[in-house]
Amino acid sequence: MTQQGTRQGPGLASQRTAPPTRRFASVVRAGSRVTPERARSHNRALVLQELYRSEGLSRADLARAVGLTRVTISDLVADLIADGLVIELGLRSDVRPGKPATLLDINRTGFAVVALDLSYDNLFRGVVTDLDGTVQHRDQTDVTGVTGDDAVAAVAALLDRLVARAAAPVLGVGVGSPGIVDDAGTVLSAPNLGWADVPLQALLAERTDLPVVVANDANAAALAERTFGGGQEDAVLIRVGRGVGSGLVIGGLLVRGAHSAAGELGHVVVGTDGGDVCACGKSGCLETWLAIPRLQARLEAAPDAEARRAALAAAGERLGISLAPVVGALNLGEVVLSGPLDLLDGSLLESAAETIRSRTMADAFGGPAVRMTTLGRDIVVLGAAVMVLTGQLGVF
Amino acid sequence: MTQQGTRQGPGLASQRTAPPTRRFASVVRAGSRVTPERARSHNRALVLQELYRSEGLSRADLARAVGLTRVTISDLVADLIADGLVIELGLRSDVRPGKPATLLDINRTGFAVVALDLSYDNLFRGVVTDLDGTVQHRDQTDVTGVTGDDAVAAVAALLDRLVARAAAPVLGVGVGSPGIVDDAGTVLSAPNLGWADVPLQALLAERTDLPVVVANDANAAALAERTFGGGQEDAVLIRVGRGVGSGLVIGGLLVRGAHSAAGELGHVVVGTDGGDVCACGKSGCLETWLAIPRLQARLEAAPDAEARRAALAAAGERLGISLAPVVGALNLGEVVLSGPLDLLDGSLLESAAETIRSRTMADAFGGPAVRMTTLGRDIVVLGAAVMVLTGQLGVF
DNA sequence: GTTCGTTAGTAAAGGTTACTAACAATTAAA
DNA sequence: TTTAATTGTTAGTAACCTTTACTAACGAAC
Repeated sequence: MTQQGTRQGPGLASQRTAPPTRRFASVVRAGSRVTPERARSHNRALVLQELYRSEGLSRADLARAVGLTRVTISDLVADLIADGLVIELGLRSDVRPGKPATLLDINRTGFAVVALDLSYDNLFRGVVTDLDGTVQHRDQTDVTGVTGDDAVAAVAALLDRLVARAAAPVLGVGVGSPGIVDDAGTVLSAPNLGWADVPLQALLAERTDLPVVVANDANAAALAERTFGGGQEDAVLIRVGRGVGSGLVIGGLLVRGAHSAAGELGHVVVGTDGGDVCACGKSGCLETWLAIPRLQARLEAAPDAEARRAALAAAGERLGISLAPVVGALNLGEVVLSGPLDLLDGSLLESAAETIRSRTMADAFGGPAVRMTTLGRDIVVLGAAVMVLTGQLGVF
Repeated sequence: MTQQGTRQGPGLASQRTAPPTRRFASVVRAGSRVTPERARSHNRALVLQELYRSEGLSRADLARAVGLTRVTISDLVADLIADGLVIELGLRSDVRPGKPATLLDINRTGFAVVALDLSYDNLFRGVVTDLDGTVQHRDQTDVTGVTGDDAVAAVAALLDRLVARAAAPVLGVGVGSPGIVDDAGTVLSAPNLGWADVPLQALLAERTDLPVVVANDANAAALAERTFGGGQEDAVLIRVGRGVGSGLVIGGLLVRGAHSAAGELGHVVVGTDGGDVCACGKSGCLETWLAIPRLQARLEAAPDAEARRAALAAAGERLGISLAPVVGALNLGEVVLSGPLDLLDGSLLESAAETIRSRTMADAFGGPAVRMTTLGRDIVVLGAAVMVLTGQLGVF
């Protein structure tokens, strides 16, 4: 063989034998064989997703958007109509040549989702929504001093009442719970509710005979922000309340973590200059700077408005300090805060944003957007509803 | 309808109309319709992946592992054998009833991968490997003072030499480059090489007429650790050299970031007590504590062994401080270091591990494992090879 | 040595899926 | 009126995986 040195062109060695003709672009997760049936339900989910995002599409529109042929789309749509998930809206009234299209939409009020938020102080809240996330009914129950099995019973009772009030078949139940929740919906640890290894998903699924999904409240909130709040594909949601939690969305997918504990940011120590002692035993945890009770105490101790502003700014700075490495390492595009507007939305948020920018590499895009959620107090129940939609319809 | 109140059992409302019979577990990415052909290549990739991980499997073993029938597996294997990707090893010699199995394996030496590492000081390194990542040939080229187009030419020349030396058809080319690299393999920014918006992937693909993948060096290293180094599904790899970079693997997948800049941890400010001025203009960046030149300068300035140990421990502590929020937020199972063993593997690593543990919530699993990589200096080229295997075979 | 049970791999038939090709229906524009 | 464009359906085809049934090969028990 001749010496090629730095000669241009492909090396001869690679041409002695023909390389395999086919290329495999798909990266595959273990145990995920694709049968024709699975492929079909995947394509069904694609159609639903497209309809979910933009109502008023025709079968031909769907074919163009999804990439399947009109014939296949017609077949899939017929299935979906038969299942009651899709409805025909009538003919399109456009002025253009050709046969007028029949517009379709998801049957948005044809099914209901029941969603619960267990993360409030002494209160369980729940809603019934349609497939759009529009709240159709609310309910709540006081759980002051209620823990352990009694708290589980309170969840079940609230859930029963909500399911009874649903005006359409219930697609499933979503629950946002405080604490650490594993993939199977078992609450591994929720100190405030006195829960340890409570198989909430299994308990509620057996009781209601409905699909049930359980996840951490801040994680659910992150999903809600992604789906209903216009959140980016790479974002973190910080939930400030009695404690501090967070949910991370990376590449559009929720991060669960090695031990299902992703988002547990409240007990990470911030800075290198000490800080207050935390309930967890360490000093200077993010919670000691940012949790609402601590923040309110500082505000009450402040002599004047300027001191109050400084206290909020200091809390925001601490948040920024702890988020900067996360934003940098993950190259997040967005940081969203959820919690009391009067405390968070102002100098606290501004200070957090400025701190993050000054401590990370200001890339060509000017650092991440830092903002409040627009979803308000419903963010967790909406996230719980998203989990149901994702699990049952493949929509997200 | 009767009032249900807190009565047990499923609400009647949900039973008025039958819910849709089918459930859709699959969550779907936009634009990813599944045709039968795509399903087939997905299943092919599954078979390859299973063979890749554990050699010496029979068709029947594959059927059990993948979940497809023996018939389908036989058909897929016949395809793979025809393509030269799989070979028969002969009969299994076990002592057990039944017809002896014909063992299969990936044709590990039947194809070659060419991989480059552009992240060294004044040096481009490259290797030819087989499908196992076993290095079969090495080459390198000095690039002291070479930047811009000349550096691109040096890459191309090295690549040509390597391709010419490959003893089997080249499956593809992987490149680990310093700087920020986007999805298309364009190096958006690599100051040390004087590169900005260099379409390296396109340039090399056109020149060699081979599949080319380009990614950031630390990101590639993270993939190598995951595939060849026994890395966990949720881990971060820290690469310490002239600068400090990192690569994150979440749920087994590499994180790319909102602007393809995931892993840029070197210029995140650490702590709240100032620090040295960095080349980027800020003070107290992780690089000012951890980059090898800075570390060596501190060691030379140290009067005795104890002071040198303290300097290393201080650097490790800074690493731990900046990683703690990342480990906490993502619930990482593992932190892996890559770089000079004599500096990193000792009090620096121990100090980093201890700092991370003391600053995050010590969960029931005792915090993340913190260790050195076992892949040594080849980690980036191996990661580049993994990218090729992933892209061309769906193996990872 | 024969029979039985087990395992590996192949062959044929069948059902599902999505595709191409062709066509009817409908409307705007020439 | 004719032409072009668009929608949605029907009919037929190719690809895929499955079920069922088969042969081959082996160990164990009698």
